[in-house]
Amino acid sequence: MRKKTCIIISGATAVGKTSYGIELAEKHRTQIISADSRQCYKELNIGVAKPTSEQLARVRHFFVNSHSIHEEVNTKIFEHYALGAVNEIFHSNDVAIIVGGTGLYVNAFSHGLDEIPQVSYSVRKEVDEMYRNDGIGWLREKIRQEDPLYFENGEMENPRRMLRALEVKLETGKSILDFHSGKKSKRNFEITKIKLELPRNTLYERINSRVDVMMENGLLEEARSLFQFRHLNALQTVGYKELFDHFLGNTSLDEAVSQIKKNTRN
RNA sequence: GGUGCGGUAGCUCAGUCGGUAGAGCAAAGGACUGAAAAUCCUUGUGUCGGCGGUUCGAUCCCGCCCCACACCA
Repeated sequence: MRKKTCIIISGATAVGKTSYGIELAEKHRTQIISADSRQCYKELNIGVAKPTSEQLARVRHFFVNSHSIHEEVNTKIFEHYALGAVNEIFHSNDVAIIVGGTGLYVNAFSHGLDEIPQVSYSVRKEVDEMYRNDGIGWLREKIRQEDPLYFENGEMENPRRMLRALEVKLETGKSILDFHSGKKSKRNFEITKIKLELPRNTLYERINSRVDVMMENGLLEEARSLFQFRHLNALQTVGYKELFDHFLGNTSLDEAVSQIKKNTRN
């Protein structure tokens, strides 16, 4: 039996990963797994630059329209999902195509994440609430007491990571750093990486016109219909959050659109 | 034409009781093992509108000029 291979396509937003991936998939007569943390949501369409319905009809895409904004999606969930999908593809193909987007997701797929027990909803909620009320000072002090290892060695200016460290410690009694083995999971398939690149100017022009086309296609209306869900993690998304800001009266529409262009560059 | 208020980093502005200046945003680079389109870190020389004057020394005080905005004619 031939060795199975995953071809991973990566590159900046708007370099052309989607269409290149489809070409490649058709050439190999195989299917695609998207590794994009936003295209998986079926409620998000115009703003996340999904493959068109025509493209989706040509090649099957896993992790596109596969989840709802009301579900929790995270790196671990993606890892399991993608490994399942790749298995399914290898059932009838020797090659699978991964089209990147979210670097951490691609990493998790290639090397795996260390197993850390699921943090319960109540712990996460408690930690979040305390942080929201009492701020980073409280977080620092709490970590100093609870997780000296992280306090000494972790990122102590980054609330997101600190929250993660704290919730893991409270849930498991172990420091998140103790879970980090530094070992990469071995996959039972080969990985080939292709990185697409374009000159910066070209890329920026493509981003600008892509955003203009999104607006012509009705991004404003789509965002308006999702406004009520703006607190969901899935809506902390470039192309939507800037328009929410506009709906709230904080920016003009023109400002919002140029913010979208700017933020898409990152 | 008169009066007022301004002209300082790519943008918005702060400041220097006279000793050549600093925030936010942008930009660039970087970190990151379950929120990653998230979060965080690092990086600031710019004729301080122009020309003169006063002064050891002017971006700051004085004079003239140019430009912008507002109001009055």
